[in-house]
Parts: sequence; C-alpha cells; structure tokens
Amino acid sequence: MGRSPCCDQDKGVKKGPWLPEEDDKLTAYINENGYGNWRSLPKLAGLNRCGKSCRLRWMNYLRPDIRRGKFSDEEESTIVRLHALLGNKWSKIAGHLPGRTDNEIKNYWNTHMRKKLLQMGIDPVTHEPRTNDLSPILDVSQMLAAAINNGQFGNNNLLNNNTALEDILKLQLIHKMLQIITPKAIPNISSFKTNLLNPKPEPVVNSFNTNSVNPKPDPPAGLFINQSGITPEATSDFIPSYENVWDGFEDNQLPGLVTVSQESLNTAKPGTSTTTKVNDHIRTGMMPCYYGDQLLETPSTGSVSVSPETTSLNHPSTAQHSSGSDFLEDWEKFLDDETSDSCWKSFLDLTSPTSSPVPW
DNA sequence: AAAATGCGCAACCGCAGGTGC
DNA sequence: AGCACCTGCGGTTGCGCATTT
Repeated sequence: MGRSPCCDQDKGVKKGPWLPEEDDKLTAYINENGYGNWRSLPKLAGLNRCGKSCRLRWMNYLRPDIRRGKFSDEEESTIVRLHALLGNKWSKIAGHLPGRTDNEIKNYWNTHMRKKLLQMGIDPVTHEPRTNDLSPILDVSQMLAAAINNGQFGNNNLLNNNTALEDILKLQLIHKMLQIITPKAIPNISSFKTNLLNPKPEPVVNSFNTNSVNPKPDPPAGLFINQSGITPEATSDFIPSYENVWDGFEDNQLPGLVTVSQESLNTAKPGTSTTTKVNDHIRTGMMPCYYGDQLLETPSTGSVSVSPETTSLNHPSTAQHSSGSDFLEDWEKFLDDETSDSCWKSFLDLTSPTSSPVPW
C-alpha cells in the first residue's frame, strides 16, 4: 500500500547542503529546459540528487524571483494577519508575499514572530490573549477591578483612610504580579471604566499595522487623582488617553508601584490633595499618577516596598529600586518577608468565596 | 580560551491530494 | 475502482555560526 518515498529508489543520492556546482547545474538545466518532471530532472541535469531535493532547492533558494533579506514591517503584519486567518498554511501565506517562500515564512514565524507574539502576551496559535488557564487568577483580578469600579474603596478621600490605601497598594502589587505572569490576561485597573467610554482597539490581528508588531501594551494601572482626593477609578472628567498614559514608558518596561510615605498618610487631609499636595504625598515609581489626563510623575523613581504589617511605604529618597527587573527582586523579598504569610492569608481571606465580598 | 548554549536557516521526511492509466 | 506516480505541504532535524558562561 502507498508508495515508496521518492528517494528510496535513488540509492546513493547525495543529501545535505548543496554545493555551488550543483546549484549551477540545476540552474543551467532549468533555465534551458524549464522544470516539470522533478523525478527525472536530476538524471537529465547530471545531478546525484533526488527530484524532491532538486525541487526544494529550486523553489526555496535558486528561483530568480526569490527575495531575500529581512522581512519588512509590512510583510510581518501581512504574515500575522494571514496566519490568523489561515493558520499554518505557509504556502498560501507565501502566495501573498511575492518573492517569499513558504519555507522562509515558516522559519521566520517559528524563530521570530512566535516569540514576538508570546512576549506581547498573544497566543501565536489562536491570536488571542494568553490565559494559560489561569482563570482563578483572572477571577481575583476581576474581583479587584469590580470592587474598585463599584467605589468600594471609599468616597474619594482615601488619603484619610490608611487601611483602604494600604489595601489598594497591596492589591496593586498583587495585580502587578499577575500582570507579569500573564500580561494580557490580566486587565489593567485603570482601564475598566475608561474602556467603556474611550474604547481602545485590541492590539491583535486587525490592528496589526506596520508599527504594531511590537505595539505598546496596555497602559499600566495607576491612581487617578482629582480635587477631592485619590480615586482608583478614572471618572469621565479624568480619562487619560491611551497614548498619554503610555508616554514616558519604555517598551516592555514593567510598571512599578506607588510609593507613599507613612508621614504623608498621617498628615493627609480630605479635600486638600491638589496637584502639589499629591506630589508631596504620593511619589510614583514607574506607576503613574494622573491629575486629570496629566501624568504627575515620570516613571523614573520610586520603589516597590509594601510591607503588609508595617505599611512602611518607602519615601523616594530612600528608594533603592526603580527598574522593572528590580521588581522581581522586590517581589522575591516580599515573598521572603516573614510578614508575608499573614499578608497572603489576609489576601486569601479577602478573596475567598466565604468572605465578605467587599472587605475593605 | 574553551566549552556550552542558543539561534537561524537550509534541507529532509512523511503524508496527503491530485492525476493518469 | 484501484493502483502507481507526482507534486506540494507542513513538521522536524541538523548544521554552522554567534553568544554566553
């Protein structure tokens, strides 16, 4: 049954990389006679190769209309679009890219574009945001978002409420951790309400333009500040644009967390958090604070240090960490911290189904 | 400087669909 | 209808080079 592989009967045929002389022979033969019967071609061309190998060499390398070199942004976006549409139909995709071979596109996909998509948090197979089946984590994140959007964090006078702010900071830390694990699966706190009013296109297939091979990820979460205090939600008056939110951040840079001095927390008074005041009280690390659509701090200073028991939130003057990579060190310290157990316990208590749905 | 590791790419392999006898 | 053959496709492998340890 079936047929034997074409090369089985061609005993002793050469395999492996082609020599320049072989290329010359094949090219000369095809230029003169064209190609048609690949099986008989090697003998006629004087090559000790199987027909399949000759075809492959011609189609993928020797053809005069082959276009070599780096893929352009336009080609990349075409590939992604077509891949989302057609899947691994490399020859069909190649049909839309003159001069590119299916093999070249396949290789390029597997070595470059897959990685890019993964880094962007997009599943290269489904072209959907990756979830890694972390629905429980998503649930936690969405609970947080829901609580924030429902105004459960207080009525715009959080500076007066150390516990609530502490909770926010803890949860933002956790939120950031989750975002690092699954950057696309975990939505940003600041985007929940703004998305409804100012929808942002998904950075997937359809919006994959020449710049979107490495599009800016969702803007980092932040605290929104208005005249009456800090609010974790952006009201219609204070909707930062997507671009504005992102400005000042390097690609792939991890957003940091708010750093607040204990003194600031103690001295803050309701209704006094003007821009200047806020700057005194809240220093942002890489996490932006907004006054309206204005970014109050550039993401260049600050640290991640949320000690759950002491609430000793570092002042920027003593901050030691500022980069995204340091975040992991801080995370590690946080996890090592002997007080962490109680923090996690309280966090789990907060999020367990049996606990009060809105504990803060 | 040498070994280990990672990466990119050309080439190979097996299978499936199409076609002709 | 069944078989053999050819071609094309997609997955995988292996080599050579570059980078890291």
